[in-house]
Order: sequence, then C-alpha cells, then structure tokens
Amino acid sequence: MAESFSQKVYDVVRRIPEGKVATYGQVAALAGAPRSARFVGFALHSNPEPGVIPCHRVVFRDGSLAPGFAFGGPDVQRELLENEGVIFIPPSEQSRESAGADGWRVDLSRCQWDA
DNA sequence: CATCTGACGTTTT
DNA sequence: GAAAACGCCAGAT
Repeated sequence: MAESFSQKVYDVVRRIPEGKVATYGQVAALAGAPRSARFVGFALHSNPEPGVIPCHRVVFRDGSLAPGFAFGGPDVQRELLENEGVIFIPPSEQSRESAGADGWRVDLSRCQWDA
C-alpha cells in the first residue's frame, strides 16, 4: 500500500455520517490494521485537515472519549455530538465501566456507525 | 458459570 | 530508539 495507514484513517473517519460515531477499532479495521486501534487516534492527532476530520466522532469501544484530549473542551464535545443526533448517556445511568472525559458515554447500541 | 484484571499486539510520528 | 487518542485474548477470582 502506497498510502500510509494514517492517510486511510482520515478517509474512513471522513466517511462517518453525521449523527453517528465510530470506534477506534472499527476505523482501524476499515483502515486495514485491526490490531492498531491505538494509532488511529495517533493519526487523528496529526489531524492534517482540521475541520474536515471529525475526530470527535471517533470514540473508544466503551463509548467514551479520550481522556486528556479535547479539541476545545470536553463539555463542548459532548454537546457537539449530541447536537448531531448522537445519543449520550450520563454516568448516573451506568452501573460501572470506566469513564473517559466526564463519564458520559455514547450509546453505541444506537449510534455506532454501521459501516 | 460469570465477571474482572493483566499482558500483549500493532504502526506512526 | 522511544512513546503514544486502544483492542482483543487469556487467566484468575
């Protein structure tokens, strides 16, 4: 493959429909590296096309976002996704599981991108 | 039998 | 050469 793995990630993430989210593993698999979910985030960190690559639509397999990484504010991200139609669940609704940004998780059961 | 914790695997910058 | 935006599998409790 001539293009870098990261380049393919941008293409996949860019294909995520509005109102839906994809997990790093999902994007990684579509990019051709099902074992490199970690670097999907790395590639997005590179973010060669800001405003074009909706990194906020890419979440953990648990439905939580990356802790420590916020494009401008973790609160903004939750509102941004919710504004697109993504269903968010407050930490109070959950019994356990690890919380990422604010403990809020995306309802992958209803909003995970159906590639 | 079900659930949780720990270790490892992968590629890029 | 090392570190880094996770995911999946295995073993133990």
